[in-house]
Amino acid sequence: MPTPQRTSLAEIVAAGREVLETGGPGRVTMQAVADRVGVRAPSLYKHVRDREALLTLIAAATLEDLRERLEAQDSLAGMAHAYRTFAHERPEGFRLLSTRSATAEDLARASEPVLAAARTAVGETDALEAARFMTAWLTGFLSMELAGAFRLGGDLDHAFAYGIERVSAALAS
Amino acid sequence: MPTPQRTSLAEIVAAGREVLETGGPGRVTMQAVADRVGVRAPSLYKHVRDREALLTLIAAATLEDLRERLEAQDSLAGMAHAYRTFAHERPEGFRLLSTRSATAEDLARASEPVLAAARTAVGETDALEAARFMTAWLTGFLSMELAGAFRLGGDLDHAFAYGIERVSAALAS
DNA sequence: ACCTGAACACCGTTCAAGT
DNA sequence: ACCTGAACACCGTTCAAGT
Repeated sequence: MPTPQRTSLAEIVAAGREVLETGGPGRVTMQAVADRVGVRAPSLYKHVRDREALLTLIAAATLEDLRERLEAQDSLAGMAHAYRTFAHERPEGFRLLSTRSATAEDLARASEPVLAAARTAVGETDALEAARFMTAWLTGFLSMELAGAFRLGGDLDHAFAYGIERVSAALAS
Repeated sequence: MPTPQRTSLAEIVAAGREVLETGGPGRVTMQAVADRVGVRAPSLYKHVRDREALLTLIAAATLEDLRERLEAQDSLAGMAHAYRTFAHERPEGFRLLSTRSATAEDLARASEPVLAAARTAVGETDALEAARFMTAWLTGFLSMELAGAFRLGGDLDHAFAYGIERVSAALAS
């Protein structure tokens, strides 16, 4: 007689994301996640290979959420702001994205909105380079902001706006 | 009769950096570091508060090395290349810098060379914003390159050169 | 003053046994 | 088929005892 399924992969990943956002990656233990979904730690291994795989799934789910946000934008400036809002709302998830590499497929999917905006901004030929330039500045700015690496004074909102303007200028020239 | 000191903080940090670069942060255990300096794990606690503090010291030492490299450059382009070379030589140490925040003092010290180059490039008034813009793009590019996030084709050396050129254009306009 | 073995709490993971 | 308790290896950390 099969035991009824008491949890699911989706529930486990969702629980992992909550734990991550509340306490950082160190708190994402199999124990903590199991507690949250109401099973014992060993049961998780029926749904996920190991802790490493769980963190990768959490990163993938986070990237998909980010992609949805970006998709709702059409300008590069709008995307930059959506990106930053997302990073502020889910700092731990956002940070996790820099640590774990996505599959080529997820990466391509998530890049699509930025590439589309880059195409309309600079044309087909330079779209990839432009999207990379923009994304590099953006992720750099946000990771430094989240890490508290901007402590030499000045207003960060202003620095962000300045950056967007400079990126636009760079791509236009 | 005091036991002779069998290791030192400097030796411990150096050992930690070696372990980090060979096996990533997960391998930096008190056991592994103690083995490498030739003492038992509990002895490390006479020199460093805990593993957390050791990783912070490793990050600080890495930042200081990076600063020395930057100091030897005078143009923003030269610094960008020195930055990238450093990231390629010590990927784990470089990645650790994004994770752990430096003290305000170390941060200010390490920012000085970039600020100086920015001053000569755009003048006193915009130097801070320009240095931030440049550093954000640079750290973003390198962290994405190290994470393998640039997999949509194209040559990375070329993308890097393109980025430097765009940053220069953005700051000049 | 620093080093050590022993001990403790905690964590990831495996596995045989339950339903 | 999934869940569980028990068990194991490993890790960070503390501490009393050694020199």
